[in-house]
Amino acid sequence: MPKIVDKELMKKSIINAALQSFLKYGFNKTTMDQIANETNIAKGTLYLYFKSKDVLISSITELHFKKLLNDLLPKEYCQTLEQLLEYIKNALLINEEDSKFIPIFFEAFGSKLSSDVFMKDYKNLFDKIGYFYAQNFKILIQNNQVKPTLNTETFARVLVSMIDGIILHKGFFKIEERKYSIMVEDAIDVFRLGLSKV
Amino acid sequence: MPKIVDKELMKKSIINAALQSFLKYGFNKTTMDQIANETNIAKGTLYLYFKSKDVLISSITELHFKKLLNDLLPKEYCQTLEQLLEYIKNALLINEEDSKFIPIFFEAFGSKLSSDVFMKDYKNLFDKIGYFYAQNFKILIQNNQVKPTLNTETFARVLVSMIDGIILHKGFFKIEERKYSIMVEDAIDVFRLGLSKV
Amino acid sequence: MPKIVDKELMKKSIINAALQSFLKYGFNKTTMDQIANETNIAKGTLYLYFKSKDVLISSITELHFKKLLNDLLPKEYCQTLEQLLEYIKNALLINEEDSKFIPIFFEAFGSKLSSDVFMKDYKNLFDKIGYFYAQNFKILIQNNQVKPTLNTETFARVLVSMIDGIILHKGFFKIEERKYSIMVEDAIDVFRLGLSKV
Amino acid sequence: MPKIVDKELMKKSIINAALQSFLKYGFNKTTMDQIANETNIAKGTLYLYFKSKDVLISSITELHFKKLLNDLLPKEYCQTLEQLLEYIKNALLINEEDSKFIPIFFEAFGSKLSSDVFMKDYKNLFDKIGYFYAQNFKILIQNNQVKPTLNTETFARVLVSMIDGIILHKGFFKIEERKYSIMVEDAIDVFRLGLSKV
DNA sequence: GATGAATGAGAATTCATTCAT
DNA sequence: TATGAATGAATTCTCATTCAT
Repeated sequence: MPKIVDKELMKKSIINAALQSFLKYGFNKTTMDQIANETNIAKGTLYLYFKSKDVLISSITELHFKKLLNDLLPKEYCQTLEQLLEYIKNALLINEEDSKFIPIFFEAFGSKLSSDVFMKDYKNLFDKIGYFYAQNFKILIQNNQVKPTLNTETFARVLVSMIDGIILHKGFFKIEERKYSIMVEDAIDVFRLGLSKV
Repeated sequence: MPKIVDKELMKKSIINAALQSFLKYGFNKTTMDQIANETNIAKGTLYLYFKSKDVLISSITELHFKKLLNDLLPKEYCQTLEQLLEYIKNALLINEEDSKFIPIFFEAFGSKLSSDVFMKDYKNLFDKIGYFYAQNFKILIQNNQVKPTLNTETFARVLVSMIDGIILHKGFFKIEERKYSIMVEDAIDVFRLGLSKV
Repeated sequence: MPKIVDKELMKKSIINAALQSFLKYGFNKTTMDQIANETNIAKGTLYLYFKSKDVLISSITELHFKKLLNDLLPKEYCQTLEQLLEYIKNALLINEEDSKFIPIFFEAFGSKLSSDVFMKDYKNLFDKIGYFYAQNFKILIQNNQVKPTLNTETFARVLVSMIDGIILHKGFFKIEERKYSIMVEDAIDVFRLGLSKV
Repeated sequence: MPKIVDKELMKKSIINAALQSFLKYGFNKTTMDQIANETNIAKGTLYLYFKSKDVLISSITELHFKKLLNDLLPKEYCQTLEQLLEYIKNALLINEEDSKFIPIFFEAFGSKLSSDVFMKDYKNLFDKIGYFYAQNFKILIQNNQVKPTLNTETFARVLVSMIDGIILHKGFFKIEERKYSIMVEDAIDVFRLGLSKV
């Protein structure tokens, strides 16, 4: 009988160690040796769990994007504008941890971003979120919650960009918590006024 | 007698060649060899103009941020909300080209982003823009153009993030021109309603 | 109580799997993992039967050379030239399978061929065959079957080289069966004429 | 002006150093580091001249096969049997140096030998030589030098295999010069008798 | 005996930078 | 100034072998 190992746990340990190193030194500056050391395993073992550095960063990315999708996408359509705004607000507030990952993502995939194959995945992610918001806006119009003149589709897409921009700036520029929460309130206020009927 | 060379012109050629390669292959995948070839000079010559790859990307970055600052920052304070909105709109429409540079920036500096010394420069850039908008909002409040309850400083900062997010998504996800211009209109509308007095 | 296993059978399974992989991917490209997988045993088990990859290939080689020796070496001295030629002919025709092993042998032992200790084994093999033929030639001379001027020893050795060359080319270059059998006839004819008394 | 270097000379130095190491330690055991050291250049420089270890061994192989072709292929058709035999004899005697390369070739390309693309090159080489001999045999038949019943094509091909076998055994088994030269004579004698009219 | 997870020495290759001409 | 050959540190990935269970 071989050593009994919780493979998922090991993967998590590695991902954790890798993430810490990536955050500290950047993706390119972090070597597989470092990650192995940080995880307290041999380099060969590392490759047992992730076939390459690419696979490793891709796995981490996938996890983060899943989480992002989960955070940005309400489970069901909101019936009132306030509900939706509340949801957006939470999305904006939640992501301390995740927002720090964004620069790593760009560093790792920067050179592939132009590759359509690759980018499509992420375009789809935001399009999906945009689509959801667009549908929700239609419902909110029916519910008399939002001005009927709204271009549901395009506004939803621009809203997603704005949200992403805010999260991104937070991650990059380490905006302090206090100031950031007011910024979020301000953003929500503008969205409310911009969307409300009359 | 030294050869007579327009140093600045040469630098521009190099920057241009480098930028094209960075856009095409990413920062890390682009080698100094490639850049030299593309510029039609020898590798040694390249190093006469830019002491290192780091210096080169930093120079390019500086240029781009200067341009960005120029695009996003009105020359003088706007006296009406509509003027300001017009300005923002133009900023959003102008920057097709520049937005493509952002991933390169992230890729190149990703590993240094944690370095506060480094990041401060870029944080400052956006803070500066934010500061300008904040001041302008104060003027617009005085001019009775904007609701007096606005948190000028924080809103200015979040506005900058949103603008950046929109530009970025355009650059990344190649949103089609038609759709994008409507998105811009939508964004402006929301800003207008969100800022207007009652 | 230990599991009851037919050790020899297991060894044969492993050798078989290894050989298939070696033939398909070459010796160096074939990993111990692959061999274990192909044999449907765990890698650790593989090492219970063969202490190392070297031991494994050596075992296989030994088997093949034994077989080769068997094929090339008549059981007893031939009393007529025709008998000997018949024997050579059969040797040339039999060895389709074995000739494919030769490149593997070279690939595996290439780096050790200079080691005299190692090479001696295989040199001896051919010398042994050569020696047998030499002895047989002496008998055939006595029997008035072969011209008495023959340098029995050297000719025997060159004959072995030629036979080996023919087998080898067949294995390597996949000479078609039809053509090959004529080639064999041609070779035998030349040997006959070259050896016959006047 | 950069350093002035005779590139071809450098390539030759590298090939020489590589060949020495390959002969001494085998292809796989020889590292690019070793070759660089042996050539007294840095590893990076080595890669300036040969893009990979594969390219290096391929270049060496090509050189050797060219030489082999040159050695085995008469410049023009021989008009008498003795001329042809003389030619074959020389081919067999020349190749002290080259024959040592054969095991290296097998070690390096062993795993690709089954690949039809690869093997075709070498099959063609020997087929070419075979074709030449076949044509020459036809001429020799017309010239009344060789028995007219000879299967020119198949015999030519088997002759090539035999020659290759002899050269190969010499390279592998380090047959001593004295003995080898007698073996060559023996082989030539057999060929003469086997081919001669009556 | 059997398993397969863990190990880590090694190897090939890259590329920013230097430097002799 | 300009050149491009030379450098060698650094990095990813492989795989035979070991070993805890």
